[in-house]
Amino acid sequence: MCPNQLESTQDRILDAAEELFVEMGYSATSLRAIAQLADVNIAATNYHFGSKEGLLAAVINRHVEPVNSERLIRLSRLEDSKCSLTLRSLLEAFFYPLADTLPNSKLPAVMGRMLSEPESLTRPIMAEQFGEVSKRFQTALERVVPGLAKDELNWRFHLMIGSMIHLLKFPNPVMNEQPPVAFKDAIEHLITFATAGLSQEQEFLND
Amino acid sequence: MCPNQLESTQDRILDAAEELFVEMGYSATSLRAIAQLADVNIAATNYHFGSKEGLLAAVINRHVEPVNSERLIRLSRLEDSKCSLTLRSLLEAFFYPLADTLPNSKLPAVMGRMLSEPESLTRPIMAEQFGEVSKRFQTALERVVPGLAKDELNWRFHLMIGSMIHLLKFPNPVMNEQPPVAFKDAIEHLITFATAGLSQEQEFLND
DNA sequence: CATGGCTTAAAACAATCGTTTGAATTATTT
DNA sequence: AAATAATTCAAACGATTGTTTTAAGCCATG
Repeated sequence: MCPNQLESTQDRILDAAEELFVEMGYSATSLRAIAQLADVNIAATNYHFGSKEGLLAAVINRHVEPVNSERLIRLSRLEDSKCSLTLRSLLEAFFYPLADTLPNSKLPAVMGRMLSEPESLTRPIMAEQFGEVSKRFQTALERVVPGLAKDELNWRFHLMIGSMIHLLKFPNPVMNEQPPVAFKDAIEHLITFATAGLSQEQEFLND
Repeated sequence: MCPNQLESTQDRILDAAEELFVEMGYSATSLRAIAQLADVNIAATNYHFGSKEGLLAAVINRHVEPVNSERLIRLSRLEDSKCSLTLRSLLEAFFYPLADTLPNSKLPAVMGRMLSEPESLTRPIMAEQFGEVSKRFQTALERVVPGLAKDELNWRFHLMIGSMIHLLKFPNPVMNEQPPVAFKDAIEHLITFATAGLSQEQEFLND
């Protein structure tokens, strides 16, 4: 299959593409730059992925698919369990799959950049899978924060997703310690932050 | 100056540029498309802004400058006041300037998209101004959430910025009511959410 | 009216874009 | 080993990119 290369042509293209997509964005990355970095012919990308957009979809799905699958698995496990559902356990089921990859995984950077591209590009690719995940988790959330109006819950879920995307793009607080923190730790902070935001009483706080 | 046009050439270019940047992103937008939408010659953009990157900087600064100025003004006013500083008043000083523009302002969409472009593009433009704002507000925050370790505060500020950027890009919770909500209302939800997240006790919650 | 500085115009610059072609090569199957 | 399929290759396709050039137009002050 791949005699003197460790990876198949398709995988080398995917690796090169995601590296350049993360660094420069989708539109600013040329297929020639990808081919050069992957050490393949220019025509190889169109041969294997049909088009540049097809390559983008492949780059996205390689990461998104396993994450969303794992999310649904954990959610089902929680719902089937006899233990009472808690907000924190729900958020763990939602966020931990992001960190359950190899420690040096490119997943956070890739997903963060992809979720920051113009919606016209990535929305059709993402929506298909994330639609179900989002709906099932929001439904489950309604049960663990019963005092909250449905509208209010939508807002807070929305804001939580924003924190998540930002954390994917920048796993460290800006202008902070240089040695990159383990992404798992970053996720812990996100869960703490979101738990507080989501469980906040509806009639609030002047302080 | 501008005989039969309501706006000057530069303003028409800026308007067209920000509209297309928001819709397609910076790299996917061509200067020719901008010139056509603005009804100006192709050479006009380079004449007035030097380069495509110069145009990008102008688009960004037109919105960012007044917002950050207003933030610092409000913060100083708070600090000079005899009343005790509260977390909520600080966050209001930080977020309200985003909504204190004309109700149909493009500011949220423009800033949201710009803050989502690859850092290599926008970072040098943004950093200059936002560095001071970020530092001064974080310092002030330390005083109103005294129980929090500085590291922890950095994390939560970081996550709050993520929610803000996401809200700028999508002022409505996704798959929600179609008639776009006033951005001012969205900001209120952000403040509530962030207040809870920031004031959360350090030793927390299993629920 | 004439002068000079600012602005706009049409046209072309070299470079790069995504994609396609058709032959050469490699791998798999008969 | 022969035949078929799958992959890689160099080369070129037409279209579009940001930018520059050079000349024409404008509008003020002398």
